[in-house]
Amino acid sequence: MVAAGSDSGRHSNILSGVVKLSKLLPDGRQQIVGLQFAPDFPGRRFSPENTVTAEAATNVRLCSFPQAVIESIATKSRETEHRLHLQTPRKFDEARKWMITLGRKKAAEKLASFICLVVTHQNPEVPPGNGPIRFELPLKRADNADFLGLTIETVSRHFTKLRKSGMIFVENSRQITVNDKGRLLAASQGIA
Amino acid sequence: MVAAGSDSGRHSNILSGVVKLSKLLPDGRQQIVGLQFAPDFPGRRFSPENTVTAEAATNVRLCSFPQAVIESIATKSRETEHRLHLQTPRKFDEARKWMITLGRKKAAEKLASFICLVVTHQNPEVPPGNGPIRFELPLKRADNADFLGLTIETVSRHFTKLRKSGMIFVENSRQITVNDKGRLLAASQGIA
DNA sequence: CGCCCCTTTGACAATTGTCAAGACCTGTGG
DNA sequence: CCACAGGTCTTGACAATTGTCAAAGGGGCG
Repeated sequence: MVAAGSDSGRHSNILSGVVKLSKLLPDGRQQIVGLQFAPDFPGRRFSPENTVTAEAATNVRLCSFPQAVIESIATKSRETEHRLHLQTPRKFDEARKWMITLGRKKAAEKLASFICLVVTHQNPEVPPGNGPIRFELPLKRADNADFLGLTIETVSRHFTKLRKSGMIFVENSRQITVNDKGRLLAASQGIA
Repeated sequence: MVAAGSDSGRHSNILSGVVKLSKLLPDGRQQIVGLQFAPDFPGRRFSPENTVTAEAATNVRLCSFPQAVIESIATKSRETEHRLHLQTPRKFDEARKWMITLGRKKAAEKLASFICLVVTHQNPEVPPGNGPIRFELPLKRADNADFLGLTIETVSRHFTKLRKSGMIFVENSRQITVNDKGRLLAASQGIA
């Protein structure tokens, strides 16, 4: 686990690993507001005084270079500027989608939502109803809790419930197998 | 209160009033993911399949024109395109800021956060510690609840608590007076 | 082996949701 | 002017969910 400061003068590609972006309350409560999976392009070109903290959730390999390089390319190539700008709306949609998870879902649904999110990121092609999928959770329980707006204990309990209900297999508390992605997706929306 | 469909082929300026953007779960649970205050510029130029519903929260006056007009202006004027693109990151930051409210704050803090948000939008210039501010809440309790991820009853109860604690005055359940914006801001973060 | 961190589980407390009843406010029609 | 109807808001009693505190289990690494 690598700590990362606010290296805001530079830009980086994530070559491998997962970076978490979080916000803090004065008393220490924390909320993860976004995850950057490889090969995402983190960093923002605008809104300078946005207080998010970037931190590695797993081992991360970065390819980093100065902000100025991007700016100069963007200025010269309108096509590049366009592509950079398209990044933000996509993240924006993800954020709004997550808001309903944070505000309206129960703990069990939140957890299912998170697992679905990870599965989808790591197996983009596999459709629901395609047999078991085995993969590694990139976050430990504490980060899980911070992403879902819950406590470690609640997360852990609902992992156990999902396991006992047969929706998932748990090997290592990180190594998960989703038996039926369709069923999990339904559970993430409170259907049955 | 005017119902508004997904008029996605057009763009509109909000001349007055407030528009709420919400997301729905299959079983009817709802989360408001953003508010558009006059004179905001609603609508999105990208990410076509983003399922948010726009609905008027108050009486709203719009000035609307076809999407194509904007696109053509944006294509011709790089400056305009730039300005349009700057809109999204700002909303994005608001969304992320709201995520910590939804995920980590208690009901009382959520409510204080919401009132602060409205005060700030309607009196952009007034700094904290500048005497009482009187204004109208643009949302009814039900919308309030959908914005904060709570129930109507919880919202109502905490309104009462805020009133009894002297932080706010309530005339009409819509006409509010904030006695000390600084104190409310502190309450919105769980300080004291 | 022992230490440290992470995870799980239990008992209990606090917060929020649910259901239900009544108050309030506003516009309409007698 | 008053009564009524409809929606909105408040309040109470109780239930469900989640958080807090505490203890114990498991795995990796020196």
